[in-house]
Amino acid sequence: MRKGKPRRILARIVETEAYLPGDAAAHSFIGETARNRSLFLDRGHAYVYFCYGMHFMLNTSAESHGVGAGVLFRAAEPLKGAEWMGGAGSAPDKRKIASGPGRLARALHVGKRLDGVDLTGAGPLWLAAALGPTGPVGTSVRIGITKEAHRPLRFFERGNPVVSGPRRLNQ
DNA sequence: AAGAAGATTCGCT
DNA sequence: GCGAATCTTCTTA
Repeated sequence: MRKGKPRRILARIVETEAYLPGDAAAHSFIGETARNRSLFLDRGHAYVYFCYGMHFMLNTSAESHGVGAGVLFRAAEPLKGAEWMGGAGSAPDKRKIASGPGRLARALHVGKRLDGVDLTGAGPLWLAAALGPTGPVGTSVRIGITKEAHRPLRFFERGNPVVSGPRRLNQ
């Protein structure tokens, strides 16, 4: 991931959640609306959602055009330019700066303007495969939802301290 | 037109 | 550990 504004910043995603077609917990479940239309774009487009009156959440669409599905980015490990990440002043701790979906969006300066942007090509935000090797991936139920709460659709890098959530889920 | 819910975080006890 | 902060979107009248 990178952003060109003040400087290029780079982070490695270490925690995600999947929201599938026909998944009652997914915003796309009710069908396409003005708010969730980005989830119905072809895979690789940003879906930015404003939640709890104070936080943005960054997702990528994950299916073919017309099918509603997405992946929520819940935590990322700062690799480069951490000092330019949003919130770096108040939370200089690399472990916390992009840990949790709200903090991740803040760190990457994600706002409504990025909603619908293609993440796979040139642009303000770029999503690509990991540069180096990845640790073992753990699985758990998703956090903070009430519907379909039992499905194991949260994925994280085991043992990575940047991963958010209660420790009992991170084993 | 009004009300409730929501993929969270932070500060205080 | 608990509750407030804060606002957009969708549902219901």
